[in-house]
Amino acid sequence: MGQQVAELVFPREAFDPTTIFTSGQTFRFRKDEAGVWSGVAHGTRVHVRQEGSNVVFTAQDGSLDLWKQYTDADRRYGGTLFPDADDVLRAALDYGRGLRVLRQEPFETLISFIISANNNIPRITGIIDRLCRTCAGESCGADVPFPQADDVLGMTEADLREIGAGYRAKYILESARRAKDTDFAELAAAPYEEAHAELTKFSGVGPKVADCIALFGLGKAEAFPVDVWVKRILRTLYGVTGTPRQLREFAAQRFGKNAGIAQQYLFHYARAHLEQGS
DNA sequence: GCGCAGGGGGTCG
DNA sequence: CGACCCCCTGCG
Repeated sequence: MGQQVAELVFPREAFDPTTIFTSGQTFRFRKDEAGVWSGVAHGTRVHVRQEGSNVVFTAQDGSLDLWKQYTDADRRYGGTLFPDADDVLRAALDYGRGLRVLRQEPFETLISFIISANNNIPRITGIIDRLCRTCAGESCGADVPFPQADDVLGMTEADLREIGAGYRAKYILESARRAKDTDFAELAAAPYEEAHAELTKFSGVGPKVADCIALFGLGKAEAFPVDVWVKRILRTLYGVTGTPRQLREFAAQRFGKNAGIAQQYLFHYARAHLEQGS
């Protein structure tokens, strides 16, 4: 890390910050008055701005390879990713143009998605924000990193309830403890099924959250989180129902090795197009 | 305007 | 299968 600014340039249709940062895969990015998105990843300030027909991703520090991995820069999204997409997926891909799946830090993903369970995005965002600020100490500016496991373990269950985590406080502490004995790089290198099984051993991590961590934190593009919106879209637009496990199998058959990326587009599409009750 | 159900990218016991 | 922290929303 040599105090060197890393910059990645995307055509606008390949990187839509609003869609990416409000899709619920990360809860750490904000837009300022000028329309510039910023946040902290890998302990480094990053921001995303439009520049003509391009979108420029800038990180204050870190290698180009790191940020290419973070932004999934080497993957070609769009039609080529799902050559035999059906009409529903095609519509979702078109609607969500510019959506990408970020490869985030495993520990941040773990804690964030434990917090996400049975929760809503505004509250999730608030809890995570307060968690970061509390761990960073009282005197904290804008560039607050996501805490390390030891920082989280410096808090008590009461502290975590104080910042609004509710009954998840205990899960967060137990999982932070377990994270210290986990080699996430090894998990990322393991086959999906194995990684998924290992992730569900964390407190507060069931099958759905494990898939979110696998997809967003371990780079497992085949991980297909089954949540209420995905259930909804599979039922109303594909006529498919069943247990989450059956729905995951359907997704693997239908969408293939990148089912998780399809999930993000379908999720985004469903939230905009499907009624709450449908 | 206020109060109060209802529900939220599920998981645990 | 029911309870669960708590914030936000929608209705009466």
